[in-house]
Amino acid sequence: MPEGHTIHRLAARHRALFAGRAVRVASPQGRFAAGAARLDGLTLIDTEAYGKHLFHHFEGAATLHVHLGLYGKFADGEPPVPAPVGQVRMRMADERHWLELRGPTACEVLDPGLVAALRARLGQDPLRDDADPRIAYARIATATRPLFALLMDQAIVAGCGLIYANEVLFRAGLPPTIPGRLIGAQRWDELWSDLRALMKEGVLSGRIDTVHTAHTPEAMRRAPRVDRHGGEVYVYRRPGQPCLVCGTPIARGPLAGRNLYWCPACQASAAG
DNA sequence: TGCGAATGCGGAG
DNA sequence: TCCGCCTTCGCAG
Repeated sequence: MPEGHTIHRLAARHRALFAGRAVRVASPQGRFAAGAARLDGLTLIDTEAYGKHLFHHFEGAATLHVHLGLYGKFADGEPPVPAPVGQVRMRMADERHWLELRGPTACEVLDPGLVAALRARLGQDPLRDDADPRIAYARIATATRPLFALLMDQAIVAGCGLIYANEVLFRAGLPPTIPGRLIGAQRWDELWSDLRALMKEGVLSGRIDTVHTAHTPEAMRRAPRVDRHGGEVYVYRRPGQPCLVCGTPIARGPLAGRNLYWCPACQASAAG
Protein backbone atom coordinates (compact mmCIF):
# COMPACT_ATOMS: atom_id res chain seq x y z
CA MET A 1 0.00 0.00 0.00
CA PRO A 2 2.09 2.82 1.24
CA GLU A 3 4.00 4.30 -1.65
CA GLY A 4 3.37 7.92 -2.56
CA HIS A 5 0.48 7.24 -4.93
CA THR A 6 -1.46 5.63 -2.06
CA ILE A 7 -1.00 8.68 0.15
CA HIS A 8 -2.16 11.05 -2.58
CA ARG A 9 -5.24 8.91 -3.09
CA LEU A 10 -5.95 8.98 0.62
CA ALA A 11 -5.57 12.76 0.74
CA ALA A 12 -8.13 13.13 -2.04
CA ARG A 13 -10.45 10.59 -0.44
CA HIS A 14 -10.34 12.22 2.98
CA ARG A 15 -10.84 15.66 1.46
CA ALA A 16 -13.96 14.43 -0.31
CA LEU A 17 -15.27 12.84 2.86
CA PHE A 18 -14.57 15.49 5.46
CA ALA A 19 -13.16 18.79 4.17
CA GLY A 20 -15.23 21.74 5.36
CA ARG A 21 -16.92 19.65 8.02
CA ALA A 22 -16.60 19.45 11.80
CA VAL A 23 -15.48 15.97 12.81
CA ARG A 24 -15.31 13.88 15.92
CA VAL A 25 -11.82 12.50 16.53
CA ALA A 26 -11.22 9.63 18.94
CA SER A 27 -8.42 7.37 20.14
CA PRO A 28 -9.94 3.91 20.69
CA GLN A 29 -6.54 2.37 21.35
CA GLY A 30 -5.57 5.12 23.78
CA ARG A 31 -2.25 5.91 22.12
CA PHE A 32 -3.57 9.04 20.40
CA ALA A 33 -5.58 10.38 23.33
CA ALA A 34 -3.97 13.81 23.61
CA GLY A 35 -4.07 14.44 19.87
CA ALA A 36 -7.66 13.31 19.57
CA ALA A 37 -8.70 15.57 22.42
CA ARG A 38 -7.08 18.51 20.67
CA LEU A 39 -8.79 17.89 17.31
CA ASP A 40 -12.19 16.61 18.41
CA GLY A 41 -14.98 18.85 17.18
CA LEU A 42 -12.80 21.00 14.90
CA THR A 43 -13.44 21.59 11.21
CA LEU A 44 -11.12 19.90 8.73
CA ILE A 45 -9.96 22.63 6.34
CA ASP A 46 -8.05 20.59 3.77
CA THR A 47 -5.84 17.55 3.25
CA GLU A 48 -2.46 17.28 1.60
CA ALA A 49 0.02 14.58 0.62
CA TYR A 50 3.75 15.14 0.49
CA GLY A 51 5.72 12.05 -0.44
CA LYS A 52 4.57 9.30 1.90
CA HIS A 53 3.31 11.80 4.48
CA LEU A 54 -0.36 12.70 4.87
CA PHE A 55 -1.54 15.95 6.44
CA HIS A 56 -5.00 16.93 7.64
CA HIS A 57 -5.10 20.69 8.18
CA PHE A 58 -7.64 21.74 10.82
CA GLU A 59 -9.05 25.09 11.82
CA GLY A 60 -6.80 26.80 14.35
CA ALA A 61 -3.59 25.79 12.54
CA ALA A 62 -3.41 22.31 14.02
CA THR A 63 -2.31 19.62 11.57
CA LEU A 64 -2.77 15.89 11.88
CA HIS A 65 0.30 14.15 10.47
CA VAL A 66 0.09 10.47 9.50
CA HIS A 67 2.81 8.22 8.16
CA LEU A 68 1.60 4.70 7.44
CA GLY A 69 5.00 3.07 7.54
CA LEU A 70 4.98 -0.53 6.42
CA TYR A 71 1.76 -1.66 8.05
CA GLY A 72 -0.49 1.32 8.49
CA LYS A 73 -3.91 1.22 6.86
CA PHE A 74 -7.01 3.38 6.59
CA ALA A 75 -10.57 2.16 6.25
CA ASP A 76 -13.70 4.23 5.83
CA GLY A 77 -17.39 3.78 5.30
CA GLU A 78 -20.86 4.90 6.23
CA PRO A 79 -22.39 4.36 9.65
CA PRO A 80 -22.68 2.22 11.57
CA VAL A 81 -19.01 1.72 12.43
CA PRO A 82 -18.24 -2.01 12.12
CA ALA A 83 -17.15 -4.11 15.08
CA PRO A 84 -13.52 -3.33 15.88
CA VAL A 85 -10.85 -5.63 14.40
CA GLY A 86 -7.39 -5.15 15.87
CA GLN A 87 -6.17 -1.91 17.34
CA VAL A 88 -7.65 1.33 16.03
CA ARG A 89 -5.20 4.19 16.54
CA MET A 90 -7.50 6.96 15.37
CA ARG A 91 -11.12 7.26 14.42
CA MET A 92 -12.58 10.28 12.64
CA ALA A 93 -16.26 10.63 11.91
CA ASP A 94 -19.15 12.89 11.20
CA GLU A 95 -22.78 11.92 10.85
CA ARG A 96 -22.22 10.68 7.29
CA HIS A 97 -18.88 8.82 7.32
CA TRP A 98 -16.32 7.16 9.56
CA LEU A 99 -12.59 6.77 9.04
CA GLU A 100 -10.26 4.44 10.94
CA LEU A 101 -6.48 4.24 11.08
CA ARG A 102 -4.52 1.18 12.21
CA GLY A 103 -0.84 0.47 12.67
CA PRO A 104 0.75 3.72 11.47
CA THR A 105 4.35 4.66 12.13
CA ALA A 106 3.22 8.21 12.94
CA CYS A 107 -0.09 9.71 14.00
CA GLU A 108 0.40 13.05 15.72
CA VAL A 109 -0.79 16.64 15.86
CA LEU A 110 1.76 19.21 14.67
CA ASP A 111 1.94 22.98 14.85
CA PRO A 112 2.81 24.92 11.68
CA GLY A 113 6.48 25.18 12.57
CA LEU A 114 6.85 21.44 12.91
CA VAL A 115 4.93 20.86 9.67
CA ALA A 116 7.31 23.21 7.88
CA ALA A 117 10.33 21.47 9.39
CA LEU A 118 9.03 18.10 8.28
CA ARG A 119 8.39 19.29 4.75
CA ALA A 120 11.81 20.91 4.62
CA ARG A 121 13.56 17.59 5.04
CA LEU A 122 11.59 15.94 2.25
CA GLY A 123 12.81 15.90 -1.33
CA GLN A 124 10.88 16.38 -4.55
CA ASP A 125 7.56 14.57 -4.88
CA PRO A 126 6.87 13.50 -8.49
CA LEU A 127 3.14 13.70 -7.82
CA ARG A 128 3.22 17.34 -6.77
CA ASP A 129 3.05 20.13 -9.33
CA ASP A 130 5.44 22.19 -7.23
CA ALA A 131 8.19 19.56 -7.57
CA ASP A 132 11.42 20.54 -9.33
CA PRO A 133 13.40 17.57 -10.67
CA ARG A 134 16.52 19.73 -11.05
CA ILE A 135 16.70 20.11 -7.29
CA ALA A 136 16.76 16.34 -7.00
CA TYR A 137 19.31 16.10 -9.80
CA ALA A 138 21.68 18.40 -7.94
CA ARG A 139 21.94 15.63 -5.35
CA ILE A 140 22.03 12.82 -7.90
CA ALA A 141 24.75 14.37 -10.01
CA THR A 142 27.31 14.44 -7.22
CA ALA A 143 26.39 11.19 -5.48
CA THR A 144 28.55 8.08 -5.37
CA ARG A 145 25.71 6.06 -3.86
CA PRO A 146 23.78 3.64 -6.10
CA LEU A 147 20.94 5.20 -8.07
CA PHE A 148 18.53 2.75 -6.43
CA ALA A 149 19.42 4.10 -2.99
CA LEU A 150 19.07 7.69 -4.21
CA LEU A 151 15.58 7.04 -5.56
CA MET A 152 14.64 5.50 -2.22
CA ASP A 153 16.05 8.46 -0.27
CA GLN A 154 13.00 10.50 0.79
CA ALA A 155 15.19 13.58 1.14
CA ILE A 156 15.86 13.42 -2.61
CA VAL A 157 12.73 11.88 -4.17
CA ALA A 158 9.74 11.94 -1.82
CA GLY A 159 7.13 9.25 -2.31
CA CYS A 160 9.09 6.74 -4.37
CA GLY A 161 9.01 3.34 -2.67
CA LEU A 162 10.52 -0.04 -3.30
CA ILE A 163 8.27 -1.12 -6.16
CA TYR A 164 8.54 2.10 -8.12
CA ALA A 165 12.31 2.27 -7.60
CA ASN A 166 12.83 -1.26 -8.88
CA GLU A 167 10.42 -0.89 -11.77
CA VAL A 168 11.50 2.52 -13.03
CA LEU A 169 15.11 1.33 -13.16
CA PHE A 170 14.06 -1.67 -15.21
CA ARG A 171 12.10 0.50 -17.61
CA ALA A 172 15.12 2.77 -17.99
CA GLY A 173 17.42 -0.18 -18.62
CA LEU A 174 19.75 1.07 -15.92
CA PRO A 175 21.69 -1.14 -13.51
CA PRO A 176 20.42 -0.31 -10.01
CA THR A 177 23.94 -0.06 -8.63
CA ILE A 178 25.09 2.63 -11.04
CA PRO A 179 26.41 5.62 -9.07
CA GLY A 180 24.24 8.71 -9.28
CA ARG A 181 27.06 10.85 -10.66
CA LEU A 182 27.13 8.74 -13.83
CA ILE A 183 23.56 9.76 -14.69
CA GLY A 184 23.43 12.59 -17.18
CA ALA A 185 20.95 15.45 -16.87
CA GLN A 186 18.88 14.28 -19.83
CA ARG A 187 18.82 10.71 -18.56
CA TRP A 188 17.61 11.99 -15.23
CA ASP A 189 14.86 14.02 -16.88
CA GLU A 190 13.67 10.88 -18.67
CA LEU A 191 13.79 8.82 -15.50
CA TRP A 192 11.88 11.49 -13.58
CA SER A 193 9.24 11.78 -16.29
CA ASP A 194 8.71 8.05 -16.35
CA LEU A 195 8.50 7.84 -12.57
CA ARG A 196 6.01 10.69 -12.54
CA ALA A 197 3.88 9.01 -15.20
CA LEU A 198 3.93 5.68 -13.36
CA MET A 199 2.97 7.27 -10.06
CA LYS A 200 0.20 9.38 -11.63
CA GLU A 201 -1.22 6.25 -13.18
CA GLY A 202 -1.02 4.68 -9.72
CA VAL A 203 -3.04 7.51 -8.23
CA LEU A 204 -5.74 7.05 -10.87
CA SER A 205 -5.95 3.27 -10.70
CA GLY A 206 -5.08 2.65 -7.06
CA ARG A 207 -2.48 0.05 -7.96
CA ILE A 208 1.02 -0.14 -9.33
CA ASP A 209 1.03 -1.42 -12.90
CA THR A 210 4.31 -0.75 -14.63
CA VAL A 211 3.80 -3.15 -17.52
CA HIS A 212 0.69 -1.61 -19.02
CA THR A 213 1.51 2.01 -18.32
CA ALA A 214 2.68 3.51 -21.60
CA HIS A 215 6.12 2.14 -22.34
CA THR A 216 7.78 0.46 -25.28
CA PRO A 217 5.65 -1.34 -27.88
CA GLU A 218 7.13 -4.72 -27.04
CA ALA A 219 6.34 -4.13 -23.40
CA MET A 220 2.66 -3.93 -24.19
CA ARG A 221 2.35 -7.50 -25.39
CA ARG A 222 3.87 -9.26 -22.41
CA ALA A 223 2.02 -12.06 -20.74
CA PRO A 224 0.53 -10.36 -17.69
CA ARG A 225 1.92 -11.28 -14.34
CA VAL A 226 -0.40 -10.10 -11.60
CA ASP A 227 1.24 -9.60 -8.25
CA ARG A 228 -0.29 -9.52 -4.80
CA HIS A 229 -1.07 -5.84 -5.02
CA GLY A 230 -3.24 -6.30 -8.05
CA GLY A 231 -0.89 -4.72 -10.56
CA GLU A 232 1.56 -6.06 -13.05
CA VAL A 233 5.27 -5.58 -12.67
CA TYR A 234 8.48 -6.46 -14.51
CA VAL A 235 10.86 -7.34 -11.72
CA TYR A 236 9.47 -6.64 -8.25
CA ARG A 237 9.16 -9.87 -6.23
CA ARG A 238 9.88 -12.01 -9.29
CA PRO A 239 13.26 -13.56 -8.33
CA GLY A 240 14.24 -16.48 -10.54
CA GLN A 241 11.32 -15.97 -12.88
CA PRO A 242 11.99 -15.12 -16.51
CA CYS A 243 12.29 -11.48 -17.51
CA LEU A 244 9.12 -10.47 -19.35
CA VAL A 245 11.26 -8.89 -22.08
CA CYS A 246 14.25 -11.21 -22.59
CA GLY A 247 13.61 -14.33 -20.52
CA THR A 248 16.69 -14.02 -18.33
CA PRO A 249 15.95 -15.02 -14.71
CA ILE A 250 15.28 -11.97 -12.54
CA ALA A 251 18.00 -11.41 -9.95
CA ARG A 252 17.48 -10.42 -6.36
CA GLY A 253 19.81 -8.99 -3.76
CA PRO A 254 19.84 -6.68 -0.78
CA LEU A 255 20.86 -3.09 -1.35
CA ALA A 256 20.64 -0.26 1.13
CA GLY A 257 18.82 -2.66 3.42
CA ARG A 258 15.99 -3.23 0.94
CA ASN A 259 15.04 -5.84 -1.62
CA LEU A 260 16.47 -5.08 -5.02
CA TYR A 261 15.21 -6.87 -8.14
CA TRP A 262 16.64 -6.49 -11.62
CA CYS A 263 17.16 -8.20 -14.96
CA PRO A 264 20.89 -8.88 -15.36
CA ALA A 265 20.58 -8.68 -19.15
CA CYS A 266 18.21 -5.75 -19.72
CA GLN A 267 19.88 -3.67 -17.02
CA ALA A 268 23.48 -4.57 -17.71
CA SER A 269 24.44 -1.45 -19.58
CA ALA A 270 25.56 1.69 -17.80
CA ALA A 271 25.34 3.67 -21.01
CA GLY A 272 23.42 6.88 -20.78
C1' DT B 1 -1.07 -22.56 15.40
C1' DG B 2 2.95 -20.12 14.69
C1' DC B 3 6.36 -18.19 11.85
C1' DG B 4 8.25 -15.08 8.49
C1' DA B 5 7.70 -11.53 5.34
C1' DA B 6 5.70 -7.22 3.78
C1' DT B 7 4.94 -1.36 -0.33
C1' DG B 8 8.97 1.95 5.86
C1' DC B 9 11.73 4.39 8.95
C1' DG B 10 14.61 5.83 12.81
C1' DG B 11 17.85 4.92 16.33
C1' DA B 12 21.65 2.32 18.18
C1' DG B 13 26.16 0.40 17.37
C1' DT C 1 24.46 -2.23 8.94
C1' DC C 2 21.35 -4.11 12.01
C1' DC C 3 17.42 -4.07 14.96
C1' DG C 4 12.90 -2.96 16.64
C1' DC C 5 8.40 -1.37 15.93
C1' DC C 6 3.52 -1.43 14.34
C1' DT C 7 -0.23 -5.00 11.83
C1' DT C 8 -1.83 -8.25 8.48
C1' DC C 9 -1.54 -12.17 5.67
C1' DG C 10 0.02 -16.45 3.56
C1' DC C 11 2.06 -20.61 4.19
C1' DA C 12 4.33 -24.37 6.62
C1' DG C 13 3.63 -27.71 10.06
